[in-house]
Amino acid sequence: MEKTFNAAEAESRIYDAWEQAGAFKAGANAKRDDTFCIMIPPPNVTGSLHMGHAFNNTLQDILTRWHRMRGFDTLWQPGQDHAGIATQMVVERDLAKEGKRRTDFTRQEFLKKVWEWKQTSGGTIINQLKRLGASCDWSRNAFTMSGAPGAPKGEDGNFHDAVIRVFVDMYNKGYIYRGKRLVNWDPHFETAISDLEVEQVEQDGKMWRLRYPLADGETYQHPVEWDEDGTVTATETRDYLTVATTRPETMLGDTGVAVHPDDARYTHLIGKHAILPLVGRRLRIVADDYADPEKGTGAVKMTPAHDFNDWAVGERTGLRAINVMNTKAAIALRGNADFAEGCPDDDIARCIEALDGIDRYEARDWIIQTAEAEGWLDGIDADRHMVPHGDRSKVAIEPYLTDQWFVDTQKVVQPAIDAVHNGDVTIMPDQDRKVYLHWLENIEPWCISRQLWWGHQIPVWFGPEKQDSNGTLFLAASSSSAGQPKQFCHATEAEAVASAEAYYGKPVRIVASRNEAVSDGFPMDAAEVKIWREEDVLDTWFSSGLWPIGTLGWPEDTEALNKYFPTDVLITGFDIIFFWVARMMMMQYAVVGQKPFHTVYVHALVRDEKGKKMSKSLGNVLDPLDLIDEYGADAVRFTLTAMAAMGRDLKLSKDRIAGYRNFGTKLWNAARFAEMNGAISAPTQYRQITDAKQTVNKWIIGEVGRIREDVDTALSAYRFNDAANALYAFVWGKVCDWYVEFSKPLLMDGTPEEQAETRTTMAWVLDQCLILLHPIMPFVTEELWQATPNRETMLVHADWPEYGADLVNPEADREMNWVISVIEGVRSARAQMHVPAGLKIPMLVSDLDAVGRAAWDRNEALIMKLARIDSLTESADFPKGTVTVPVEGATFGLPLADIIDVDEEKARLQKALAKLEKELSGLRGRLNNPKFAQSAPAEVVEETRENLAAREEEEARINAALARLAELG
RNA sequence: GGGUGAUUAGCUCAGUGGUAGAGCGCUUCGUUCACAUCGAAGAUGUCAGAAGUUCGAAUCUUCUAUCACCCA
Repeated sequence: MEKTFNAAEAESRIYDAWEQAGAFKAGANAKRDDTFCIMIPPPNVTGSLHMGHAFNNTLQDILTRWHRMRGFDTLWQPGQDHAGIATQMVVERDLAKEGKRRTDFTRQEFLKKVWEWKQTSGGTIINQLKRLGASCDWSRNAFTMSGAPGAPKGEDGNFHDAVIRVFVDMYNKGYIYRGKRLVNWDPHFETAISDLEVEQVEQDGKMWRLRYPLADGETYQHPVEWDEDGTVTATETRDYLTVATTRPETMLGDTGVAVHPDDARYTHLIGKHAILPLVGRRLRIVADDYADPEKGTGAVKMTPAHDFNDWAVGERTGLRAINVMNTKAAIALRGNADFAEGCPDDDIARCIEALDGIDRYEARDWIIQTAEAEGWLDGIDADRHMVPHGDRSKVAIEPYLTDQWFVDTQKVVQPAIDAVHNGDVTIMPDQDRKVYLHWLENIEPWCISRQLWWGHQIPVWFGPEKQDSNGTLFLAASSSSAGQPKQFCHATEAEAVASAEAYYGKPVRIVASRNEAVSDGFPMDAAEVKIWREEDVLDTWFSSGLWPIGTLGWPEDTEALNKYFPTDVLITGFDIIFFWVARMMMMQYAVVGQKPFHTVYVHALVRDEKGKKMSKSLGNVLDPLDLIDEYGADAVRFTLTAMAAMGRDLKLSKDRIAGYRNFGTKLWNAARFAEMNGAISAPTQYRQITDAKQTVNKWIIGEVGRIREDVDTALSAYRFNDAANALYAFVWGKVCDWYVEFSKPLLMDGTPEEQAETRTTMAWVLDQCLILLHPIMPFVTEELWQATPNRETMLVHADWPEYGADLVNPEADREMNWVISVIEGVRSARAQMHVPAGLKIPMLVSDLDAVGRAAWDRNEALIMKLARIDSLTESADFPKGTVTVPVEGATFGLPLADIIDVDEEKARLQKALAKLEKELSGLRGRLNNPKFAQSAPAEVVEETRENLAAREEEEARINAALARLAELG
């Protein structure tokens, strides 16, 4: 064997071997009926592996490998989502390099290019996950756009089918509706986005105060002076209202001014009007609690079509909504009937001349300059405020009035809440459970339509409504807020046509667009009715929301669906609790009436070592692939696992990773030692628990039993860090530090029987280490496993052990702990007395009791070797210059007359005594308190008594040693 | 403004009522035949502060301070 594990060379070789053997396929190594299924949180098809993925998938892989080794019928389902905006963005960026735009192509042509991109670049993250060691069943790799029209060969699958059927199902159940609502509009991508895709960004801005003249000669008294109590002492008469705004350009769409109903300054104005400068529109003054008398003048301009709060006020008070922008957030006034209505022609003409087609921010500048020139700019204040931005485009979001599709979340939310309350679904840690519930209990409608080309086109066809008993066909203007066209929602075009023909009672023809359909109206004598399909696509998260059923083959009644659904555990980041977890819960219950999984493990963020979020702009990103190159996948995985304390962010440093790389090397070298001593190649049939006679072997077998239980307990509770830390302490601290050392005298100088027993035990112990470590460190453990000839299976399919603490032999346990304490005591005394490390010295012992004597006799060779002692002599009186080592049941002495410094030895003993006294006073204090004995559990009291007795014995031994020193002066 | 969490060794963090822990770093010693990606020994704590509950509090309760994140 080499001196270290060559991760770079071995990892791909081992991974390929696993794949070739079909080791990760659903059901591989299944030995029982229980199933275990994890759905990967699908990464974006545009994505590449970052630390968050590495963390997330390491935890999933641990659970998957653990269950597979335990014989569960296991499926880790991989896949990617189609990432509507992100993918379209990537492809458009490529086109831009050739000086082309999306709109230079037809929708079909563009989609062909997207698929081409997907086929060449979309598999990046799959290969990266393989480098991490992820044991997904890649033969089942899913994609949220698979099966969509236009998908090229090799993109098999029926996910599209599932998405469409879920939409139709939810539509038919009344959970989905279309409506003209204010939505978050991204002017860059020219699509609606959901409120979750909006980021609030704090920005320095301005607050402009504008004067809106009162109509019809109205005035009010505006306070200008106050006394110390705040009582108004002077007012002035004003014939205008001052309103403040951070977005002056929206004034073009103002339709009212709101004041608080109790604001005495304005009550007489309610129902009266102000005149909108520039436009000349009459603005109704309305009363609404939204207007805060304390803020500014207490009067607020109302733009229902361009502000969410104003929209709500408009709904309550009946204000018109006037859209004054186009989809690029430029001002759109020409031909805008809503805008012109009721306004003087001159004003309208001037606005169109100056502002039509102008970007919103240029329009703002022009309006402010004009206001200043014309005297209706009251003032400008600096203001820092939140501005909504698109999380992809990074441009300011525009509240925008359009027709969109919504999931009526109120109707589907309850089962998702109940399931968590009643324990059907566990979300851990608890803080994330609270976040989940809080969000669902205050759920808002979910806007699911996107004005994109890449995505699942909504399966709804529109046509005119039958108006009256005569069957007159009527279609409301698309800009009108009243009335929707007739909708035919079906999974296929044929069904939609059939349904429409039944409705109209005449043949139906599908045309490309609404414009084509309405070109010559809907004459009663027409031979056919023209219908057209909704152009919008569905939010990517809508398709991700049905990931559990969609990947398993629903709506078909597949074997996989029957076997693995509901799935078991979902492991995901806290950042997509709303985006994904909550929506999966709602949708699975809405569509199939079952929970998607029984447990959700939410993990935190991976940060840099200073606790900063990793970001490209800060340049503090650690690339998991670089780390794997440098330290190996096992080290990266172990690090993430050891740091995965629930609910806490991980601060990742390279030192830590190097430390766990060293751990792998340690394990490697223990195996190398075993190989050199004939323990690795011990015949397979002997690699089992030996009927050990040697205390050392009995002891380590018991320790293996303990660690197996600890690891299973930890993993069962999703305490990944406990599992990793326990294994680290066991393998390094117990096996390598002690057992390997203890074995040396037996392997090198033992009888043939002792040698054989120890070889077999060591082989077994190392096998158990490999098995238990494999879920966390799959590569190095598999490599070591296969270093043994004639294995029946690869380690990935080895049986997970079921023994436990029943393997512990209490006598052996006690004895080895005693041996360790003797060795540590001697080593410590030697080091502090500056005895040269290599020097072998004699040792004395007094007060050796029967148990101690038996323990010594059985373990003399290894104590003498490890403590570097060359003889033991019983001696009631230690000679002058003896260093004392007190242990339970004996006092050992190192006669070091030539070397010892009496003062130093005295200081050493006194320090030990001081520490002991502190513990003793605590123990005595507790036992002397009568309430302790009364209230504390009996075993605690007993434990305390025993502890006190042991400490008192040690105290006596140290005091005796000090007395001897004192005699010597 | 609302919510959720955090504060323990120089650093990063475990630790859900019973003797304060780990890794890294640091100090001293050591190239003895698994491993210097190593071994041995060692130093380091008002468990943020205050009050309370309890025989007993890092742990439970309340308040204060500071920090972080999420939602408005």
